[in-house]
Amino acid sequence: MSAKTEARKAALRDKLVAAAERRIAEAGAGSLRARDLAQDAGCALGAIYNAFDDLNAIVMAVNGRTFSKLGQAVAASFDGSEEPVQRLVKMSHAYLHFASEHANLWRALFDLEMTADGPVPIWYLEALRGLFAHITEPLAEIFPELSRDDLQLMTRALFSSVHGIVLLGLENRISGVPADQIERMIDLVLSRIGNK
Amino acid sequence: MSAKTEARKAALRDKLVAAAERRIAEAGAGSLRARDLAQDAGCALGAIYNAFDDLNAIVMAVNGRTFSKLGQAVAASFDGSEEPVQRLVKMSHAYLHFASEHANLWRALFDLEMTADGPVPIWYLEALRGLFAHITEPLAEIFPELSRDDLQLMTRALFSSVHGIVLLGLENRISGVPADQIERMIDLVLSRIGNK
DNA sequence: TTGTATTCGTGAACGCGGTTCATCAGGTGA
DNA sequence: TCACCTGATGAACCGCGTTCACGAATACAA
Repeated sequence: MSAKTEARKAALRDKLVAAAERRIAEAGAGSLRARDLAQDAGCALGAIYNAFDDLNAIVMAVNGRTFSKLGQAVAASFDGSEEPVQRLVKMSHAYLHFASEHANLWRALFDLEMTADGPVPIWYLEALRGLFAHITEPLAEIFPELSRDDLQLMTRALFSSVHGIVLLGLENRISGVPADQIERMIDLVLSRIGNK
Repeated sequence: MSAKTEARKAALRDKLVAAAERRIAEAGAGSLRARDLAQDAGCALGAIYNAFDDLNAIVMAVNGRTFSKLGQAVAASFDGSEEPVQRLVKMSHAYLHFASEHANLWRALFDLEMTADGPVPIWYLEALRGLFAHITEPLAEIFPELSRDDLQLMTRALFSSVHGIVLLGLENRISGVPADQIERMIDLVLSRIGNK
């Protein structure tokens, strides 16, 4: 495969991912249609399957971008000068706001994992590890007495807790709650965690 | 519509729900097939749509049964003599074990709400309210200083936290963790919550 | 440059699955 | 007994992801 062909393929990939990102953000990953994507990208239906294995792979590519933006948003939410609990609060709020502003893209991050059967891509686990690292750091300050294993467990537990609060909070058909109330829920839990 | 006809319709509904429950428990709500259900229930494909509006309605019926069983499992997990924090721990463990043992049925409870667009049925919100009531009670003992509103918020926050821990914990492609580790994560968070 | 071989793009066609509908059978009332 | 109606039936419809045979384009050797 020549370099020109390769470049064209890459360009098509980009167009497809960009179109998919727009459509997912707009209507959710569940209503992504191969024919719509082909039209958006100005290519034939079959060309999609030349650039990607299947639609799933495109969603995964979008997820990669989303995860990267999410990581940036969380990392930008603190400056390192805060008290550890305060830093957890800031990160959690950043997580909430990202999820709230990019609800469909954020949901696609977790929706897909449930349905797909293949192994999780490495970059996905790496991104998760990156998020976890941000959490572990302040936790280690708050709980110097915890073992290494318990610290890892606490990290996952805290991430999962905030994730759950955001997930159900944004899901207004289950327990829908205004955004500032969700923030308050996070604060309630984190402040209890921080009080020794 | 005669009484006999009505009875037949009800019988078909029961057979369909039973078959759907079996198939969802086995393979998840996502791989439920109308044609399979018709075969299981010994009826024609079209008969399904006489008994139910669509497949979604059948899944909702199954969810009703699941929710009821979940409520029983949680309610049976404590006897009222425990310290409040201990009661929260017992309920959370019951929640975890139910979710773990009936993973596909439990997931269907929340999967469907994300995709469906109609309003949530009343019984669903009632069931949720019932679960919340179990949580609010010990919380009121632990935090007598909280306002009524904050107590409600804390209730939802705690439920969501445990839900999140269970959700991501069971999702081994995201952060998969053995069941006893999940239990420990719940304990870590709840014990911190309980410590004033 | 020209001819050939290989690769790529194309969109019609396939298979699957939910839902509908024309048709039929079985029950109901006169 | 017969006309009527209601509920069951499954073939057909439609949308959608994915494939594939074919024709165009490109790469390469002479």
